[in-house]
Amino acid sequence: MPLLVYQIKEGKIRRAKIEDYIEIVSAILQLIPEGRVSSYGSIAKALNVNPKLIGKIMKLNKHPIVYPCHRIIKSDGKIGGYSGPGGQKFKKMLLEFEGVKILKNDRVDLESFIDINDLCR
DNA sequence: CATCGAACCAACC
DNA sequence: GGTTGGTTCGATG
Repeated sequence: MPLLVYQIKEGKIRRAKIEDYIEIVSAILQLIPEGRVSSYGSIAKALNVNPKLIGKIMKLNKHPIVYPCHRIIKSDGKIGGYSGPGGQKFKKMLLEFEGVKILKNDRVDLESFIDINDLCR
């Protein structure tokens, strides 16, 4: 079942919109330190939504730089996409710069993964 | 290992 | 109402 986030605005209750998800996801991103990464699926599981939705949220995000969406990669360790300037290449550079080790097969070491559910105590 | 297809849900057209 | 994601997972070669 989907996450039922409702927001009260102007005296009415409405279903969560993409902006609400963006707000939640960006809050989650704050919890991932430099040099660590997490995955779309991990966030999706924590929010109980489809992972593709997380990808969409990332893309819709308007501040790709200040919003550390580059720390989110695929669950198999591959870099994943990046809609900001520079694309995947730039994302990879950012990660390496932050100290994430990327193996020869272009995958991130699973050791640097953080499970979002582990952050919820 | 690489590739395939179905899953899911809000946006967008 | 149908298509589309910065994906995933299991099945299959």
